[in-house]
Amino acid sequence: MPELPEVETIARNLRKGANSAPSLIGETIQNARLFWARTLAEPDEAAFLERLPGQRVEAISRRAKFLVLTLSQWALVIHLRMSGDLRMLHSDALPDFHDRMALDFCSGWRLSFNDPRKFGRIWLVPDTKQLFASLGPEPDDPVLTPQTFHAMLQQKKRQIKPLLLDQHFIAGLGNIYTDEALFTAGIHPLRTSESLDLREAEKLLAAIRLTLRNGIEANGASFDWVYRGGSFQNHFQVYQKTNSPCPCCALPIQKTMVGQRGTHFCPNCQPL
DNA sequence: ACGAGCGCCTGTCGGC
DNA sequence: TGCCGACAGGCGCTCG
Repeated sequence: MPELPEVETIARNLRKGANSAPSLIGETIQNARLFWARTLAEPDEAAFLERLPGQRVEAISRRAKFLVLTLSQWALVIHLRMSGDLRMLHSDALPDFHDRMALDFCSGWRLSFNDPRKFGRIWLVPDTKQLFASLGPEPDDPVLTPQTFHAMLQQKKRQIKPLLLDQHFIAGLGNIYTDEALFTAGIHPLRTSESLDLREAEKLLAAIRLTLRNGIEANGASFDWVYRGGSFQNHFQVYQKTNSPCPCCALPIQKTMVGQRGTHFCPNCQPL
């Protein structure tokens, strides 16, 4: 499900409280439960369940598509992968069939990690340094100037779409926002990274930032049965718009596979 | 260094 | 109606 804007929205909602639930900041964990062992990446189950009770949530943040709960002594890091979701519920709510992990707080609230496809992962680590060591820059990092971005693209010789999806290159983009940003920049998903000139690199960087900003403003994108509350799906220009008229030239949007991912683009506005 | 293929999982949808 | 394959917002691995 979630790309940068969806994870950012979840982080903000947990921080400020949403849907009658309070802010998680300052809440103390009473009890932790794990329902699907492979959801836990680190440490082992016994240590995980033993370390969490008594920990207080000090801060909530996001890095790439990771959600970070900074606890008194540990960092609880959650990646939602394809179908993960976090829900604040009253402690007496019945567990959902797809709940993989739950934290019960002293206040009577519960944070449930719900994940039908079981791809999501959770880490409890002393700090996030190692886990995040190989991540690329956040798209809004001011160190990313058009010049540095262009130089990064020049260094690689890869198809532009799989490169943008590579979290080691730039962090936070997924399939939706990549297709949308490439369309906005007028760049074909199969262009090679080193073929982009400075002007195109600048246009792409601006398109990435604009697309993500619009996504966050819309609280992310919601469709199918996963992730609720966002409205960015109403602003898709190409994603899931196969055969619809291009918003720019009215020719039909095409869908192909690029790097094993469904890829939507306008062959006229994004020439190869 | 890169791309393709596959594994991890469950659910939904379209075609026959 | 029922079955079967394709596909889905992610990512890590192996192989050529």
